[in-house]
Amino acid sequence: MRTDTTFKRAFNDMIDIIRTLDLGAELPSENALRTQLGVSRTTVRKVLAGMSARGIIISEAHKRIIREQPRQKERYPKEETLAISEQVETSFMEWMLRGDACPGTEINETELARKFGVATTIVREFLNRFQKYGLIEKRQNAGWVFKGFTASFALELFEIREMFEMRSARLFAALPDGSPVWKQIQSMRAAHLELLADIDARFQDFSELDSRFHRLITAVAPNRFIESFQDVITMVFHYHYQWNKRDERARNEVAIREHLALIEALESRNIALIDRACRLHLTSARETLLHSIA
Amino acid sequence: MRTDTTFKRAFNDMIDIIRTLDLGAELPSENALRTQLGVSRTTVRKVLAGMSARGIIISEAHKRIIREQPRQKERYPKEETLAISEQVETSFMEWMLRGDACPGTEINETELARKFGVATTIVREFLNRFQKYGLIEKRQNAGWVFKGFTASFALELFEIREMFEMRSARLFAALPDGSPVWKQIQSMRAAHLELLADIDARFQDFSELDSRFHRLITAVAPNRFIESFQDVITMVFHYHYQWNKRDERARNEVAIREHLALIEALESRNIALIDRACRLHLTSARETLLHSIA
DNA sequence: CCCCCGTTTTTTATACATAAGAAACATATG
DNA sequence: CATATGTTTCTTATGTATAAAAAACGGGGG
Repeated sequence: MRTDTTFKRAFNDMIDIIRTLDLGAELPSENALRTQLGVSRTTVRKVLAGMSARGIIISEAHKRIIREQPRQKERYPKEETLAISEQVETSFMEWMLRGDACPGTEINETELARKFGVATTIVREFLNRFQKYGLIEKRQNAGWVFKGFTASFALELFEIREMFEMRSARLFAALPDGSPVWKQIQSMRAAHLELLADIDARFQDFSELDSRFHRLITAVAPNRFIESFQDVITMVFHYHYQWNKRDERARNEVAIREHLALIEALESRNIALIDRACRLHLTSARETLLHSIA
Repeated sequence: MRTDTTFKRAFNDMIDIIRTLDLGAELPSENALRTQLGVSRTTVRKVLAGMSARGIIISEAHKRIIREQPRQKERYPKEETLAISEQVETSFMEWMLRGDACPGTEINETELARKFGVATTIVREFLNRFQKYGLIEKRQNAGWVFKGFTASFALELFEIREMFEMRSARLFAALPDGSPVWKQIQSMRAAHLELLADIDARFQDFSELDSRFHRLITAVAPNRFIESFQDVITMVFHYHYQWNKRDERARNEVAIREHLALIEALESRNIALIDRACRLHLTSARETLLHSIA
């Protein structure tokens, strides 16, 4: 039935918490741990029980003492901390991007469930959520059709992305001098420069920075539809480039420089400059994506 | 388990088909009927069997003859032709718009399932699909939160809508003279004028015309994300105004005139005019919606 | 009272079951 | 042999079951 991934993740996190404390120290209250771990008290208690059973802590009347530091090998492996629905996501992306699927392929819920070793319910739920990415389509009383990770997908994606990012960049520039975002953009610049300095070793960290950068700009004037669209972009870059490592270092370096140019433009408050920097970056990102699809 | 709504809908449709034929006439082949009814042959055969059982048709060796005209009372009632998932949609919208739900209300899958008299699976599936409308949000391992049909929802919605429609209108105007859309826009104008002439009696037909009009403009340069967003708009107008009939006639009349102005602007190919007509219409639509929410 | 912990109740995540519907296969008929 | 019907198999839509997780309840101690 339901898997205990929440417990296992919390257990691993608890190990990290205990390691920050000294032997013999008293653990925080269940409620405090609940907040720290981001789970319910029920799960906290289950974790504490597990820790007790392993002799890591001792439960005395109304308090719990650390008896022994947990070792790293007591951690649950990463896979066991992923909810089935998350595993399905990964499996599906792999299926899709490995090229098992060409445009027009029919997707069969039952078959996928078998292939992934999960219940059909979960596959179905996943497909329903995944629909918003525009890569699959449902047909009445029949399965789904995979529309393909094609050039037209990329073009349509970037058409929207351009509208949204230009809009946000302009609104961003219109913010008053006193706004805290100018500090955030400063530290964003610093992060970019840092990464650039060490690009050979850390080029893979760019993907996360990229996402953060674009979300910062967007967050200025929140719009739920734009935020939801960001998920699409994040998904595309996260998964697509996991299967397409060609020129990754060079690609990311170019993008970093474009970000820096955009940051400068933003700080200049000059709309024309901003538009140009923004469009330049998006055009280049689009070409890169198109190139890697072909 | 699965309901036989597909069969019942097909049965009703078959009645309509038979009524266009004469007594004693031979029915088309199963395959032909399959296409006409838009269902599988399995369902066609089930419908035919039902018609036989009722004495409406007689199955002779390899042909089926109409023996008796079916009466309207043999139709299955409308409710029985709606899949459970569709019923859930209606129930949920009613729950939402009747005001049982204020912003921040927690949505409980189990409770909704009980209230609507369906399985939790279906409610869950519905909520997953409904998420894209931006009115609800999921919380990890807990239920959903209803964010509310609020002014900020309307504002965010219209911000996107404006971007998309302006974009489409501009692309529309750039089409060559020979394009068939100019004819379509002509007949669109005719439809508007017709409706306007008979506005007192037919003002409720506007909603559908509105949707068609906006889809026509959008369809010029297809973009799956824009199309998907149209669904959001359609949903909002379809359901929201079902519970908000205030000033409906006047509202629709104004909108028709605005559409006519936009049509004229489009035909002029003058970008400035188009922009103005488009923005005017959207502003007025937005104000109307905001007004009805408050 | 307010927070803490033990206990009970409720809800969610996931699996499984099955009738309705679609699709594939087989056979007949012109 | 092409098309129509009869039959079998596979898939989807929807219900039910249950362990895990969350939330609610309740009694004590500061």
